[in-house]
Order: sequence, then structure tokens, then C-alpha cells
Amino acid sequence: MGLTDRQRQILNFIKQSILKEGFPPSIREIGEHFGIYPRAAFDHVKALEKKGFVKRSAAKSRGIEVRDFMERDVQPDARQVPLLGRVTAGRPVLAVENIESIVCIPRDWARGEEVFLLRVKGDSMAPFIMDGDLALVRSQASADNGDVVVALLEDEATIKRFYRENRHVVLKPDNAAWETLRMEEGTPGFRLIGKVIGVYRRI
Amino acid sequence: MGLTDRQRQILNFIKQSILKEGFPPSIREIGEHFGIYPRAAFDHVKALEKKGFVKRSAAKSRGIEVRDFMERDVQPDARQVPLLGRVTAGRPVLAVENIESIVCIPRDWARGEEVFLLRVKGDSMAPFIMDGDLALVRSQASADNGDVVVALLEDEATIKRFYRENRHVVLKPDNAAWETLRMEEGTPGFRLIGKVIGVYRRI
DNA sequence: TGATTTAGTCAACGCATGTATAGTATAATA
DNA sequence: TATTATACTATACATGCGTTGACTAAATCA
Repeated sequence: MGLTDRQRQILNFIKQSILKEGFPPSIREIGEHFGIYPRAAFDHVKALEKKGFVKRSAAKSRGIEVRDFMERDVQPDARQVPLLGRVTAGRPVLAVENIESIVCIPRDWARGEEVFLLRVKGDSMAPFIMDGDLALVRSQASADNGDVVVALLEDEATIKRFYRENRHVVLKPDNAAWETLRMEEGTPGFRLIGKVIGVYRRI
Repeated sequence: MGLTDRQRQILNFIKQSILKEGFPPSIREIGEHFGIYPRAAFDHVKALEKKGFVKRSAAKSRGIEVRDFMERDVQPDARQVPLLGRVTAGRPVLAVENIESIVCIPRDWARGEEVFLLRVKGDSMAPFIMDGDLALVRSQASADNGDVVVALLEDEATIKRFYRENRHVVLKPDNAAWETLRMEEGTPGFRLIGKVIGVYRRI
């Protein structure tokens, strides 16, 4: 059950007020800020409580507590992630010589044990993922059908869509100009590196 | 100028209350906790303010802000960028009620005076930019031919490709299912918000 | 020695504030 | 189709709450 636009606005105002003033706004202050009556503001706060985004201490002035305030919004909550120029066979993925830099992204964009950014080469997944994009990858040795994955074939890393069909692994490009790879499970030289969980493109 | 024993107790109670409840205690609640009259509690809070340990918003209920409560360190190489749920006409783009959260991204990804992330609605730029993507936008009032821009048309913000052709502004979607907009320069209700300099997609 | 600071009691004023009652209107849902 | 969720207006009530004035008493300061 998500929030409506208006409810999101109200929640943001409450958060901003706490950050700026140090304490939550009163019902009337919320109303004044949006130019609505206290009752309308009151109903919105009750809706936020019902949906679990806020905990109220009934009948207490400014008795609004925003749940997961730190987790979602405040910065200490950034995660440092290595940016890899390439993935090489043989060595561990996060070998020092592959790390181009360490960048800082919101923690909830990078959920998982081992997460890294990979500079994409080639257009086998165009237009979804383009040459030069940064792919956010979570290390994992298996994947579900349809996942976009990073796989290592001999000495070359590729990004393709992953399928498993009667004991065969299928790596299918979005771009039809490229060939679909099909191989038996356990084929030597093949290794699943991880799943692409995000794409960043600088224009 | 240090604190007395009693003042330290009061300050600790205020801190504990904020941590536990999510908002500061009222003067009366402080009094009740220590078994003293509101006036005595009031005087203590004023003493804490005088000594700089607390900032008060006079005449406001629970108007107590504890200073240096949450000192947060931010990575030097990171930049904090507001994430907007939408862009509204009339108000400034970075109006508080539009800010969903503040996220932290590498400084060199966000070069420019005013940069923000915008949650994309609709697929007019598919497959380049999809519904739900986050667009990194640099505020600017003009653009070059071919730039992907955020523009405000009356009350609605859209992302389109920008062209200028014989004193006309052309806003062209990548998705052919959408119409190309063509209007004279200076048409009222039209406003260029900024240029899309990056796209972030979570899969 | 008198003034200031600290720590209280007690009663009261008046605006702030959460909440209720009673409506209107629109869009989504079953 | 009836019903629920959303988003409001308008008025009002009772209590919450910051604040004040007046006063006591001990400790500390100049």
C-alpha cells in the first residue's frame, strides 16, 4: 500500500520540519503550510499512521514519529562501492588492479553482500544498457530466468539475459544483432559473476 | 560554563525522550518526570538554552532542539542531491514539499550549480529512459539541439529531446507513440527546467 | 555583606493544539 | 451499482502547553 502524492508531500514536510526545527510540526502547522484546514491535515497524518509511515502518540502535541527516518533519508547511510573497469578470469572479481575508483551511492540502491559497479563495453544489451554505462552488479553464483547477469566466458565478461532451459544455460542479448549463447550446465570456462541490479548512464 | 547536576539530568531526559518517542517532551512532561512544578522545569530549560545546550522555539509546544545531537559526517568526495518526486509549476523547483529524500552520489557525476534527481513518470523517452527511472537533472534555462531536457508545460513536467528550429522550440519524444510538441519561442506556460545529464535505473 | 545563581512551590492566564461533528466532492474499487 | 478511499471546508470543544507573577530557601560570588 503506497502513498498518494499528497500523503508523500505531507510526510516530506514532516521530515523536513524535524530536520530543520528539531521537532515535528503541529497539525495546524501542517495545515497552514499547505493552505488546508486542520482537519484535512489531521486526516492525512492519520492516513500516514495507518499505512505505517508514521507513529503517532495520540492526543500529544506534535506527537508524530517518522519511522525509518535514518534508514531512508539521512546521509551517513551511503555505501562505498568499487568501480571496475573490467572483470578478468582467474583472479577474484574485486582484484585491486581492476578497481578504477571507489564511489559513494545510497545504501538502499546497493543491497547485498558484495556489490560493485562495472563499466559496460559493447551494445549487446542495447538499448537497455548502452556502451559506457555503469552497471550495478550484485555478486551471486545463480540467477532467475530473465535476470540480466554478468557472466565470464573464458577470459571475457559479458552482460546478457539469463535463462535456464532443460539443463542448458542460455545467455540471450537484448540486441538481436548479437548471437544467443547456449551451453550445457557446468561447461568449463563459464562462470556466473552476478546479477545486474541497476544501470547508471551519464549523458 | 558547565552544567549543574540537575541541568544535566534534565538534558539527558530530553535526549532520551527524543530518541524514545521521536519528539521532545513538553515542559509539563519534564516536570512530571522529576516530580517538580512546570515552572521549575521551565526555568531549567531556559538555563539550558542560555548555556547553549539547547535551542528553543519560544511559545511553541515541545519547541526544544538539542544541539549537536546528531553530528553526521559526510564523505568528502560525495555530493548530496535532492530526490524530487515531481516538479510543480509556480513554486521553485527545489520546493521542500517536492523533496522525497536527499541522496549521496559521487561529486563528479553531478557537476553544476543546481543538480537534482527526478523520479520519471511515463515512457515518452523509452527505451532510453523508462518509467520509474531516476533522472539526474542540471538546472539550466537553455539547451543545445538534441539534449534531453526536463520542461514544464503549464502544470506538467515532461522529459523530451530538445531542438530549436526557426524560432520554434521542438520537444520530441524518443518513443514514437508520443506526439512531438512544436511551439513558438516564448510561449507562455512553457519553461525549460534543466538538462538530463544522467539516468539511474534500478532493476 | 549584598547580589546572583540554583532549585524549588503555588496559582493562574490565554493561546495552541488534538480531536470531533457534519458536511461536499471526486475517483477508484468490488 | 454501492462502497470505500481520498481530499477537502467549516465550526467548535476541551485540554495541553508555554509562560508569568509572587514567593521561599540555600549556595555561591564579588
